[in-house]
Parts: sequence; structure tokens; C-alpha cells
Amino acid sequence: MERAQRGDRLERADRARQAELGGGMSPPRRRPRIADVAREAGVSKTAVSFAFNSPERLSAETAGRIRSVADGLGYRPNPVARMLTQRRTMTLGVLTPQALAVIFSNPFFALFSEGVAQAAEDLGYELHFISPLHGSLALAVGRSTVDGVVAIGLSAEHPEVEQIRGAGLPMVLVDSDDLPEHSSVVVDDEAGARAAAEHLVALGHRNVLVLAVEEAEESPGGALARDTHPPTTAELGRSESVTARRLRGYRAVFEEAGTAIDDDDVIAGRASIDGGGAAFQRAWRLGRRPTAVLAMSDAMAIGAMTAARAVGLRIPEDISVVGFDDIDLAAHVDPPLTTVHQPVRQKGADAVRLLIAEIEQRVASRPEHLRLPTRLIVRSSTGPAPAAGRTR
Amino acid sequence: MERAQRGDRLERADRARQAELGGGMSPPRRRPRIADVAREAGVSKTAVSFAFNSPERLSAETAGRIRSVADGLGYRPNPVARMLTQRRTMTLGVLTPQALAVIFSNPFFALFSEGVAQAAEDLGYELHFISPLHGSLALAVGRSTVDGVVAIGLSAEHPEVEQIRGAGLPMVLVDSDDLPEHSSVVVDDEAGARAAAEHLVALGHRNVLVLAVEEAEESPGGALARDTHPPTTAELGRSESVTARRLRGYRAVFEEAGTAIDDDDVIAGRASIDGGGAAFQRAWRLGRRPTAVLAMSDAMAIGAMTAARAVGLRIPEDISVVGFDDIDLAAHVDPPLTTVHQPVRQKGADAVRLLIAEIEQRVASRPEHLRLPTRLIVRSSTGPAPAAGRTR
DNA sequence: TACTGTCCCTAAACCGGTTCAGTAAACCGG
DNA sequence: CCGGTTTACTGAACCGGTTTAGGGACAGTA
Repeated sequence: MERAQRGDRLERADRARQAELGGGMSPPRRRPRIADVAREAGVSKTAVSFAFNSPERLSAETAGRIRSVADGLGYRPNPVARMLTQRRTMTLGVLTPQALAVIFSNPFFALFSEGVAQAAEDLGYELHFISPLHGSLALAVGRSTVDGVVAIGLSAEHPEVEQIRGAGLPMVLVDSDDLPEHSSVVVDDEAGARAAAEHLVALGHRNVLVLAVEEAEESPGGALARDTHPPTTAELGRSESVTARRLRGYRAVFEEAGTAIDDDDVIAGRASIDGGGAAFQRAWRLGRRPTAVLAMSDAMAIGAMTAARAVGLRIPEDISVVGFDDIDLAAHVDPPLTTVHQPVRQKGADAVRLLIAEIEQRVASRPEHLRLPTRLIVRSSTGPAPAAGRTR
Repeated sequence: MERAQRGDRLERADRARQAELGGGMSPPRRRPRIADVAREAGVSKTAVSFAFNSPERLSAETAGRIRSVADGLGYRPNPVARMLTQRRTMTLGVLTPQALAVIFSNPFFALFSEGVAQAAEDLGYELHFISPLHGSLALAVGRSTVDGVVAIGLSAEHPEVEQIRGAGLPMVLVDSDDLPEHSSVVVDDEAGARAAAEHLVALGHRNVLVLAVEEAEESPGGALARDTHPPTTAELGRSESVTARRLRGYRAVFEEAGTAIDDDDVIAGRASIDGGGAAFQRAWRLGRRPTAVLAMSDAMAIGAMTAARAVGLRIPEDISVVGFDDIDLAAHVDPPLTTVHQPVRQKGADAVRLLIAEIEQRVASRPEHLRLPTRLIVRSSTGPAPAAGRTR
């Protein structure tokens, strides 16, 4: 009965398809379903399911026959249907508030993804990148089919955080530990920034330019006006962004050395080579003539080096440059970049491990908060401050 | 998990009973389903579905009420269930035969992904990266839930190609047009390689080292032994890989100039900075003393430059280096890299557009084959060949 | 003989949505 | 007052699997 009805439908569907194609073509074969295999093998759907998932529940002979019938038909269990019944997708989401195209142009993110991918692969999970769809991160989150989410660069203010929590989706935050009830992985940004600043102070620098990573706001209706202006001190006070933590580190050291870094000394740009170059140029045009640059990403530092050379400065004789992250490339530019190393790959891998632990254990687990170390790597892009008066 | 499900059921039963009795404890809230919303709003499941997907089929009043009940319950349609009925996932797969961790360390791939992500976002699709799971690409493909696949670096020999075709999954090939029945996007690798080689020949170079991209084989049982040895001429003859096409271009030019590039002049390595460095070192240790390096990727070229400097060579006075791809970084290394530009972002975007066209139009469409141009960008990493006899 | 336990397999319920086919009520022109 | 539309909504089938609960055959035991 059920069979008769189903057959009827199929026949109709096939006819429609053939009509579309003008008929007469080789059968545009419909993907076989479990019922087709069952019929062909003369067993129940259950048996077919067992043959794939728990063969020990069938006699070896039956299991083998079912599998060979399935192979013959080219049958593959539909993964979506499987997800539905198992209520697991074996997929992890990587959530970023920025467009994927922006993300992939950032070498830091590539490094992070490497760590994420390595751990996910090892543990048998697939990866799904979640970023704003039609400008809405919420929409993308709602549409995505993942067992959990690694959120990077997502601060507590983002409304999506609430949505994810509401959906009961396990989440691990990276570079933010604002939400104590979610596990998190951060690095000691402030200490790293201090180390970088102390290095410059020790070399005699007192006139420094900070290249901050601009924090893109994607909120659909929200004011986005901060395109170029740096985050003000007030803003940084209440937000615990990476930028804020690093800036605090820089500032503390220079204040101790008797020179304040004020808002004019901080300029924001995209975390890319071009973004760093543009930011440096902007500062230069505004008349800033620093003896050193503290960039919050290596990509920006590299862009700044190129831009500095373009206005005739030698590195490190005329101007010193310090980066942040220690991406692979940092050692290969000329001069090799002095930078703050952070274990980016490990950050990704640890986040995934934390996330999967949460997904796989049913009992509510205490969130863990990891803080990984940073350390200064001195290469050749930094040197003694040029003698005063010869700043140009 | 079995236990978990059973628990879930009991919980549901209990909750139903509690609801009947009118008493309710604060529950470990289960995610609400469409039936919960329907009951709460006093309508059918169908009506709830309409409220979300075709509100015009309901009175404004009813639609509004349903939505607000849904909001109150925190209801979100389960995307997996939706995929199942609609038989669409609105997700595109990016298929690579290499591990994701390897892929992300390749700047070329980042650039490609940028293009892919941009186009996918514009057209409302999500992105799912598919790479070998537990060493099996076939397993990963079988498990993935996508409407179509962009395959990069996948040659016709890969058995997965057959699997994908068998599954009836739309696919676009990038950097391979071996399979005429699938759309493809390639660049004119051979012409690009010729241009690079001609540039070197014109500068007087006759002793050149080629850094080839090693083509990782992932076939589970297959021989993998080619770790370091370059692809032999015979192998390259039958395969139409990128490496093969570029090598053919290099060879043709040098043969015309009277110097053959033989297998000893070709060394393979990973398409990363370190891979290029290692390959150069290997060649150097084997006694090769070329006046120029033709690298098949910019990352390898940059690694080779660093390695060359490490053995005391100046660039371009002692040795010239030409890359391939023209990644953003190429202009920023020192000296700026002479390289063959290819429109990598566009390649990704075009592939996605072709794929989505195929997915969205019901009628079988003719596959399209795009071939994008390449062009040589001369910067400062190449110069005249050093006078003979002073090759060291 | 009756009871118990295994082994192998199946019918039916279920996952959480969408969609088909239809129905009751309101509307509408003649 | 009547047949014909529209409007607003619903019950049941369906997407393609997995899992629960249990049935029949057969062997072993009391």
C-alpha cells in the first residue's frame, strides 16, 4: 500500500523530469534511497541500516549481500537524513563577524585556521565557516548546521552571542573571555604588548606610532562611522577587545617611561598588508614623524615597512617596526621583523579540543579558560632610536 | 548517545504530563519544535510553516501571532530538517585533496578562497571545506551536505571524481579541464611559464633550477613514495596537472634557447615558504649552482630567496628568482618578486558562479570551460645572469 | 512437553520540518 | 437563494534515514 503510493509518485516525478529534458535521454537516475536497496535485497530498511551501521547485528551473509546490492545501486546514505535522526552533524562552525573574503586575506586567520583544521580533522569533524550572510550574522547562524561553534573576534556585545546561547549551541570564544560561562582561549596580549614596548623604550624610542586593528562592526543598522578614527580611550575602557588589551600594555610601559601614548598616536586600519601601509601613510600625511611603529599585526607591520621605505626611511636606522603574531612570513621579510610571538595554531587547536569536549560529554562541564603565553622575538627591524633632531 | 536519546524521550513524556497537570518546574529546556509553536498558538504545523516561509498565505493577524509565539518560545526552524525536505542545503563545498591544515598554509589558497567566499556570499550560499577525513576524501565527500562542489587541484585520476559524479553532485573543476563534462576554470599556465622562462633567457640565464609544487597523493592504499623526488617526465606526460603544464612551458623555451631542463633541474617541494626554502637547500646540497630559480609558487620563491641568501647569494646579482601566482605579498618582499600574475580571486569567484548557475537551473546546461590569462610582472628579483665562471 | 534464551530480522514510530490536496466559511454577482 | 470563487487554514503524506520493541525459528534445558 505504502509502496504502491510511493511508486506512483516516483513515476510521476520521473516523467516530469524527462519531459523537461525533452524526453528520450538516458535515465537521469534518481539517487537511490534506503528503501530501494531494501527492496532489491529483499530485506527491511532496518536491515539495510544495520548493514551500514552495526553489521554485527546481521548474519555475515546477509550483511554482505546487502552491501553488495547497495554498491551495485550506487547507494550512499543521505547525510542530511542521518544528521536529522542522530541530531549530530559532526561539523564545527568557525564564526567570524567579518566577511569571509576579509578573513581569508588575513594571514593571522590562515594560521589560526590551520590549527582549527588540524584538530578538527584529527577528531573526525568537518569544518563550516560562518560569516555574515546578506549582512546578517544571525541569519547565517540560524541557517548553519553545526554541533558547536568556535567564535573568533566576537565580543560580548554582539547580539549573535545571545542567539547562539539561546539555541543551546556549545561555543568556545577565542581572543575574548568576556563570557565566563563559555570556555575560552586567549593569549596574554597585555604582557606581549608590554614586552614589545619595553624593547623600544630600552632602545631609546619615545616617539611611537601605534597601528591598531580596526574592529569592524557589522551590525546591519549600527553606526559604522568609525572607519578610520581610532577607538577612543573611553571605548577601550569598557570593551575587552584584543586591541584594547594590547593598547593597555603599550600605554603602561610608555607612561612609566614618561611619555604618554595619546589617541593621536594611535591609528586604526585593516589587519592586512595594505591596511598597514595605508594607516602609516595616513599618519605620515597628518605630520606624524615617529621613530618607531608598534603594529598590532605582522601584516600591518609589513605594510608599514613598505610605506616607510616609500617615504625614504631606512629600517631600522630611521625607524623601528615591531609586529604582533609572528606569522611564518615575519622571518622572511627584509629586514626580518621583530614581533611578539603568539601560538596561533595552538590557539585554534585548543579551541577545537575544548569545544569537542563540551559537545561530546553529555554532563554539563565547567567551562575552561585557557591563557597562552606570548613572547617577544627580536629580529632586525628594530634598532636604537635615531639621534634626536634627525627624525626626518 | 542511545542513553541520551532515551533520556530525551522520557523527558518529553514527562513534560507533556506536567503540562497536563498544569505544574511546571524550570526545565533543562529542550529546543522547541514546530509542533510546540503550533500547539501554543492554537494552529496547525502547516500554519507555523507558512508564517515563516510564505506569510502571504495567512491573514496578517494570524501570521503575526504565530511569529510572536515563536519568538516567545525561542523557536528557530531546524535547518537540517529544512534541508531534508527541500533537498537543498544552500551550501557549497570546496574540495581539496590535501589536508585543510596544509591548504591554509598556502597563500595561494587563501587568495582563491577569498574569491570563492566573495561570490558565495553574494549569492547567498554558505561554504563548507571538504578535505580528507581519516585519510579518506571519499569518506568526507560522502558525509558532506552540499549542493555542489568546487574542486581545486583534483585531477581526473582521483577516484573521488567518479564518486561525485555518481552522486549526481554538480561540480566545477579548477586548474584542471580533464573532464569535459564538468565546467572548469583554468589559467593559461603554459603561456605564463613561457613568459617567465623567456624573461630569464633574455637576461642570459641558461642554468636554471625549477621548484615544482609537489602533488600530494592521498589515496589511502596508494604508493606515496614520491615524497621528494620530482615527477618524472613520463608521469608528467600523461597527467595534465598544473605542474605539468607549467613545466612544459619552461622546457619549451629553454629548449629553443639550446639548453634542456632535465629531471635533475626540477625539484619538488611543498607550496609554502618553508617548502621552497627546503627545496632550494636540497638542490644546493646536491651541488646544483643555478643562476636563476623558476618557482611554481610565490611562497616557494620567497622561501628560496631566504635560503639563497643564507648561502651567501645576493638577489638578483648572483641569482635571479621568478615566482608564480602574484600573491599580495610578492610586491612586499625584498627585493620585490618578479612573478607570473594569475587572477586567483577571479578564478575562485568564476568557479562559484559557474557552479551556482549549474545548481540553480533545472535544465541540463552545457558545461563551460573558462581559461583566464596570465601575465609576467617584472619586479626586482631578476637581473642579468652573472658572468660565467663566477657562478658561486 | 513446556520453558527459556539466542539469533536474525522486521514493523512502526520517530527526527523536524514542507507540501499536497482539500475543507469550511465568507464573499459575490446574478 | 444559488453556484462559483477566494480566503484561511488543516490533516496527512513525505523527505530519507535510525531506533525501539518485538516476533518467529531454533536450540538447549527442566
